[in-house]
Amino acid sequence: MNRSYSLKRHKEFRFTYRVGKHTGGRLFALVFAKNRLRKLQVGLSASKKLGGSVQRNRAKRRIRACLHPLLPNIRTGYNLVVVLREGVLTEPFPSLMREMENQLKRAGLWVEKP
RNA sequence: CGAGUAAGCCAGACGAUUGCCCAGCACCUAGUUUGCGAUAGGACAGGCGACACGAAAAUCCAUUCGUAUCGCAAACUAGGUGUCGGGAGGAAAGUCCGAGCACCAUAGGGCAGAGUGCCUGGUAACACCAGGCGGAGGCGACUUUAGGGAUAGUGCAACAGAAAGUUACCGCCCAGCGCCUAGUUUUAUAUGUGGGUAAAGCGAAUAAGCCAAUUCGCAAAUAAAACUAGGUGCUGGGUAAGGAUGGAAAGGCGAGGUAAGAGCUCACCGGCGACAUGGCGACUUGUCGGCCCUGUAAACCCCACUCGGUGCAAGAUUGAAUCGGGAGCCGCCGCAAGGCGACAAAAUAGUGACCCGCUAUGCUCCUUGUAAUCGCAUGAGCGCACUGGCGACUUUGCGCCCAGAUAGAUAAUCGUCCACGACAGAACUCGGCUUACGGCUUGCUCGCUGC
RNA sequence: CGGGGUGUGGCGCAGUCCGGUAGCGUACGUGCUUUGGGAGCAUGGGGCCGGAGGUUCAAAUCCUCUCACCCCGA
Repeated sequence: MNRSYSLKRHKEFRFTYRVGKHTGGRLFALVFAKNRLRKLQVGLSASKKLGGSVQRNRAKRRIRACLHPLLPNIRTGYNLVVVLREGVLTEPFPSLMREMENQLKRAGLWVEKP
């Protein structure tokens, strides 16, 4: 997952939260909104509730790792913000993948590809 | 073996798959810059045609220079692909000190403010470090210490207590006066009231039987005066031994001394001062002196020394960019229309805490916009050896390049092993301090047991 | 990343500069008042001053460390 696919500015986050739709879950929540670009932009949000900077960085790394193999299946032209909850730190990785797939399908961002 | 104490070291390892950031190299694409070449030749003259434009220039051209276009080459920048290399800490943390660096300010003065605080040294500097001095703790190894000045001044010391530093409430002692009690002496009065008895205090004398009377002596009583002793009250004085309190009570303790007492005198101890001794110094040791002066300066303060402010969101470059647009107000010039914005005054803002001062400027409101690159990784750098030093540290030599992101990179998953992984994630950079925390090793001390 | 501030009864705040008694409003309990409630009046309880260490005879207050929360900065 290249850097150019990431949401950067505070403005872009604010746009996504204001316009977007939400799906919730035990481990994380998705917020997504259509953008004018052709590509997908992803932002990760980890609050201080998760712990210190070590815990926050670790949570974001795990989510990036589980998002990476799913990238070809995600509809392009959207801003996607993943809000992390505390379970991300302790959940086993395969169930993290399943949860991500389910939420993407519920959000309607899932595209079946061979 | 246990308890303790000091110092040092490590910060899971290996493999597989999928990925992230930076730098180098190679190739491709795009852009910029530079260099080279090309963008017509020739005419007596003129014309025609030709010539990308302009200048040197005065017919055209050639030539040269500049610009433009095209081609080639090189360099740089950006993107992509491939390959190779590197990729969090001992605290990266807290932001408590000290610096570098950057901008602002920096004529000078006044008055403040902040910090440090035993000595000597180390360092770029420090509130850090080392070695010592004095104090404190520990059986010890050892640890710890904001540790100048309280005779420069001011304040405070609640409650309690007589009193919190020139004080006298009680007590103790002395003197005077008053009262009370006891004793002694003197004087005066009275000892036929009741009972009892021959007899009226007792005895003696005048004196003879009794009584009375007189005198003397004795006994006891009352009153007055004087003296002595004791008690008590008041007044005046002496005293700092003792006194319920308090964190702290006027150097401690003993002896002498005194009316009672007191460093009033003396011995010892402690403190202070002077002198001498040793030491660079903090200080140590000794002698002498007078005899003491409470505590608190992490209370104000005094003394000595140090200190400009703000911080990489500093700041620089590019960019329309301390922007631009609109409305209102103020001032100045002008007869006015209109123009201008102090280089009058006033005002405002910025300034180095503040003031004198200095500098700058029209002011207020609304709207819009606020990006990229650099700073940014060779540094008071790290490692090894060596020189000097008890040590902190340092001299010299050799070697090394060791994160540089910008919503923020070191990972995810699986397997094997072991000690089963604690605290914890760079954000301009260093030197310290403090706080959090897993494991290992070594030296030393004390105790117990065995040989 | 840098700078600054605040923690005191259940709640909102004084007191901290300049050290000795912790107070105010509201809430709570009891009584009075009222037919009853509210309001009002009287009265009472409730706090080791965020935590640890130090200075001091004595600390909410002074100093150091630490924890939590809040604010500001192109």
